[in-house]
Amino acid sequence: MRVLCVAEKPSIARSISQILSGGRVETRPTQNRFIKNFDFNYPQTNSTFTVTAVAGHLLAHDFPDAYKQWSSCDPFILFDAPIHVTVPAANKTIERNLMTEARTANTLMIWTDCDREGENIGWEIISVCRKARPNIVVKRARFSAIIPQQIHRAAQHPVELDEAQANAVEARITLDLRIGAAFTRMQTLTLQNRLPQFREKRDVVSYGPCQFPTLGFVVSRYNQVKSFTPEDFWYISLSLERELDREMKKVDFTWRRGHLFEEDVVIEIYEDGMESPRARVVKVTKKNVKKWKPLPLTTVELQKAGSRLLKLAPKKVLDIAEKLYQQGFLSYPRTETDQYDPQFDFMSLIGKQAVDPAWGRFAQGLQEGGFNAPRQGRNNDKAHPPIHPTAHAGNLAGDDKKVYEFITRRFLAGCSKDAEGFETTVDIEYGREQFCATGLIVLQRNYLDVYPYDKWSGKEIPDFRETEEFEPTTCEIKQGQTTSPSLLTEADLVGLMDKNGIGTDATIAQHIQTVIDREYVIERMDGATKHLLPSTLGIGLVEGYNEIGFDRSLSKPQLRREASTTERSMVQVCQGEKSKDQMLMESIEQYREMYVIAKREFEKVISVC
DNA sequence: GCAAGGTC
Repeated sequence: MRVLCVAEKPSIARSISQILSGGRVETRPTQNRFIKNFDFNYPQTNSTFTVTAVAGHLLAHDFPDAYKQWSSCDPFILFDAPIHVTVPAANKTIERNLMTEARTANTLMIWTDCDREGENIGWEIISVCRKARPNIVVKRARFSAIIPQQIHRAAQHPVELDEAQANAVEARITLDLRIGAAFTRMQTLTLQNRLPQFREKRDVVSYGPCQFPTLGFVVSRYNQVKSFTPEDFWYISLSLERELDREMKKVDFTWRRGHLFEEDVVIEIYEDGMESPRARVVKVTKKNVKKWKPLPLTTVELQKAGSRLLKLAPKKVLDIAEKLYQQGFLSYPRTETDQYDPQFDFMSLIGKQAVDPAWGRFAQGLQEGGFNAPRQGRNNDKAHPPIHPTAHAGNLAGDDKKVYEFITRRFLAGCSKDAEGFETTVDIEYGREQFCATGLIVLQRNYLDVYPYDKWSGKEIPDFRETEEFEPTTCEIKQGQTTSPSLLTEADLVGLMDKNGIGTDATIAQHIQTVIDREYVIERMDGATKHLLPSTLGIGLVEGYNEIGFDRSLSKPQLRREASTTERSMVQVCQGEKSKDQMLMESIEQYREMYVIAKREFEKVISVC
């Protein structure tokens, strides 16, 4: 029996070959420089195995030539135009390898990632292999981590490919293509016809089901900032100077009411309090507190942190992580998982960092008993572990070094202990009003020693006894003003997109880049922080669509959520409740209606310009 | 000249 195994990417093919062969494996090159074929015997199932890989999707979807010319047809018919599925030129060598290998195999075993996209890529692999060997037996290996026990079990107990999931992805692909092409052409051509400056520039005014909600977040925050009017507020500020370690220390007490927006009410309360000029300590609470170490690192968190702490654009961070992964320094950088597998080998990875001049000592400390199992997050994509360093890299420079250092420190911090501190809260009463002050002493820095990105500073306060009374050093009414929210940062935007299911870990950064490239969004430096500001064109597009569609507007995240990732409609396809075609027809119809209205409004607005 | 998803 000869079994052909196909993984989603070369790195997985290599890993599973190593595991299944026990190291006795022969490597054959293919015509594709990235992809190797691995041959070995697998006596557990009396088979000869060949393990190879694709590089993500194998097939491309596009309109036939007759529809490719923008002037060749009304964009509206793209909702119904045929879609050709081809192997693009770049993937021909991969296709050839699969067909050659399939010709002499009895069984095809799909080893793509166990997510929805993986089921679809599996289906693409099957369609190519069947061209060479129509009656090949097809199986699917199901695994949730690249660890020996799981990989052997997957090889020995294969299941069937989940066709409903593969269909759901297929539906999303054609839906996105039709909507993207139709709306993009309509927007661009309408603008070019009416406004000469667009004719000259030949800029594309693209529409995409991920681009527009992304832009929508930027515009929405911009509007909040623009419509903000500051409000005055008043509060009572109370302080006491008291000795601590032979020095006088000022303790600021916070008013329990926070602040109020009516000055006369605050004055009234203040004057009531003045009747008794002494404050009384109601309660002194002392407790041990912890500052939690960071969670295992996902792609989205890496991008947020990279933008916030390292000042690198999310796209840049991901590109660097990808390069370091290729060089063998990092684990796979596209992962949603923030839990480590229980059998994960932390110690040997920590050991590799012990030689580093900056954090080697800390790593040694972990080896010598300081190790604590990392926290468990709530996400597991069942395909990749959290991002971690796989080898020590001593010769990096510039941004590469910054990214590697962050990932390594984050990993070591996660293997350490939470920081420990001691918190004292003093509640007092002054008149009828309550105030409180808090002090903190950091007892054990633990993970903070290797993770300078987190700050936790102690603020000591003098001793207070319950029921004691004192006369405040100052007690006065102070005035303040509410401040406007700030424009979105890239980190904010990554977070919003992630929360709303716009794009995936691997594409969120790309969508942000796209709305910037299209000049819908402008990056603006405010001091050291980069903020995102919508352009006039960006605002115009979003407001225009909001006026047409209101709650189901194209720029709002709901439509995308329903139409692709956590989407209701796709889930129905997945569960077999609806056929792919039925679901597609319903979705297309919805967009067709919006297209007609959008086009009319577009022409109306532009004729006014 | 168009989308979003996977990967190198």
